Amino acid sequence: MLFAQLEGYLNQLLQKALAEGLNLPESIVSGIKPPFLEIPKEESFGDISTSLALKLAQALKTSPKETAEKLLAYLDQEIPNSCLKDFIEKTDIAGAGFVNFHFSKEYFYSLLKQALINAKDYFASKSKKTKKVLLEFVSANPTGPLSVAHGRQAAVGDALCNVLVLSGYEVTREYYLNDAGNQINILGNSIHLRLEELSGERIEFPDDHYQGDYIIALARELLEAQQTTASVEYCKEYGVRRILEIIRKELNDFGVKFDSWYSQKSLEKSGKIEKAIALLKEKGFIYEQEGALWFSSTKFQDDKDRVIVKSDGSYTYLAPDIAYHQDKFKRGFDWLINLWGPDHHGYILRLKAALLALGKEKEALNVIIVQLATLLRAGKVISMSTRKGEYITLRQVLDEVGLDAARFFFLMRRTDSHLDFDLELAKQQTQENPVYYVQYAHARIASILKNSKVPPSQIQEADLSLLKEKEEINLLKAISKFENCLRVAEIQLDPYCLTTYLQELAERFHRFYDSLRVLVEDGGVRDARLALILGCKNIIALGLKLSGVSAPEKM
RNA sequence: GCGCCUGUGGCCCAACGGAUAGGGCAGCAGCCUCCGAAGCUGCUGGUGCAGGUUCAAUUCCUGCCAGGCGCACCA
Repeated sequence: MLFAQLEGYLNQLLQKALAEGLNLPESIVSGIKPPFLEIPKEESFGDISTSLALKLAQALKTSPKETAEKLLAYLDQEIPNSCLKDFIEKTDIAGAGFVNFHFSKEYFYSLLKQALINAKDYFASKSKKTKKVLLEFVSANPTGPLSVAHGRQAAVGDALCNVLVLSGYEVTREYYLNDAGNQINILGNSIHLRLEELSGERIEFPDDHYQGDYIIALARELLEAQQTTASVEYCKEYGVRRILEIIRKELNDFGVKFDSWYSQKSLEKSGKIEKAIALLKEKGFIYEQEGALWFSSTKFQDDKDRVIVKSDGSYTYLAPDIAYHQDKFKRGFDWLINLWGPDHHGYILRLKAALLALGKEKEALNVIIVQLATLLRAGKVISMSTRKGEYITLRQVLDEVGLDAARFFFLMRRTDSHLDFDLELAKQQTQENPVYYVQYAHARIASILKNSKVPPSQIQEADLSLLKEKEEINLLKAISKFENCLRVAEIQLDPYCLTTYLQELAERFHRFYDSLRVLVEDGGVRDARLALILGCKNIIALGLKLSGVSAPEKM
């Protein structure tokens, strides 16, 4: 039985206790709100716990302990007659009036059995979801190499997709390609000017153009290809194509693969933007003022109305974006998740407003703001500006700290929280980086399994009931918590908890390793322990894989 | 001025509104004739300030202080 199922049954039981078991007045019951169950942080308090008695205390005007005792009596009567009987070994009251449930060893053995065979398929098959998810992330403009901020978005987005897939969703990873519009025009101009410069002309390079050396490099490529007289238009297309190649390569080296690249240019050609605006107009959310078309987003909680078509007839960013998101729904996705940088946060409300205006549910779109990863060198902030060409690229970070450390590091803070990344520190502390702690556990286990020379088939058949020592049980419990970690990531739409979980699991393993020998003479105990560490290894490998980090057999 | 994020030991960070606020680094003291010491064990030390809601606040609300980021008919 999965943790989620066990929790579900317990929840039902508590609901029943509320409704009939405790003989409570309706007025009190309706005032008590879920969640009823929580996972205690202290393990002596059991594996799952309810504070229902505390919640009831005031309304009932009795001591929480008294209520807890009544509840306990009810549960002790019901549990032996329910499907929970084999999985809950003990219930007790602790603290101010918590009722704690202790799972049976059999429960943990059964979970280990699953981890031994194929944890991945097990989870996926048990929790098939019907929603089709479109997760859009990175979507950096093809006007320069990827920055560190994009790196964080890529790491978070990819891991989140992995988590959602494992949770049973059908997920598509999409990159919105801004291959049209003002910034692209500036890119074209920038390259063109540099080309003229290389050809010996005196030029004036405007401040709002892209200053980076890569622009000069692109111009030089054109020069070497005898394209000295290339038009601005040609420079533009060439620049977008080449920079996109660089971005794809970088993402690929970073371990992130997109299923779909959605071109803004093709969107503009399709006529979908005009259709979207027409539809909004038809619904009465568009008006004209000062020569521009405005979308009345204030009807949906925005602070002010937004221009959608400028007075010169061109679109603001909002216009194609509305059409783009409408198209996401039309393509059959029913849950949209966008990862955006913090500079877009003010933009969420107006996009949601537009989708509401088009008749969509507001829950159908989740925008996650990925806070900046501030790069430091020896404690000093490196200021970055794409325009000025002053920045450290994702590529440079990758080269300096390595793929595994970079991917893991980007996930180590809550996504909506700032992340400081000191390059010097990251380099110096490579040995102490938590990723190595986790990988080391994996490699250590691999080494023991190899030394044991016990065939996998024999390990699968091991008698798990021989696992009784405290450290063994603790490791079993840590393994069993993987499912909850996944669930938290799914609910919070944030994969960062994977990194904390993996560190916890690795710690439990290292402790187990130090107190008990795996390769003992007693073959039964040996095989049971081999099964335990194999299960642990599988979960570590799965967790690392979800995070985009490798799980080495040797280090 | 408005919005978002963040204030937790010397430093970096955890804690669905719950029980004795956890871990890492640095410091000190220990553990390899034994499956990998990139590991383990022990010690020292903390919720920015002031209110409020609650049986219970690091968590939620209000105000203040401090830091970061963003506020276009740019994308």
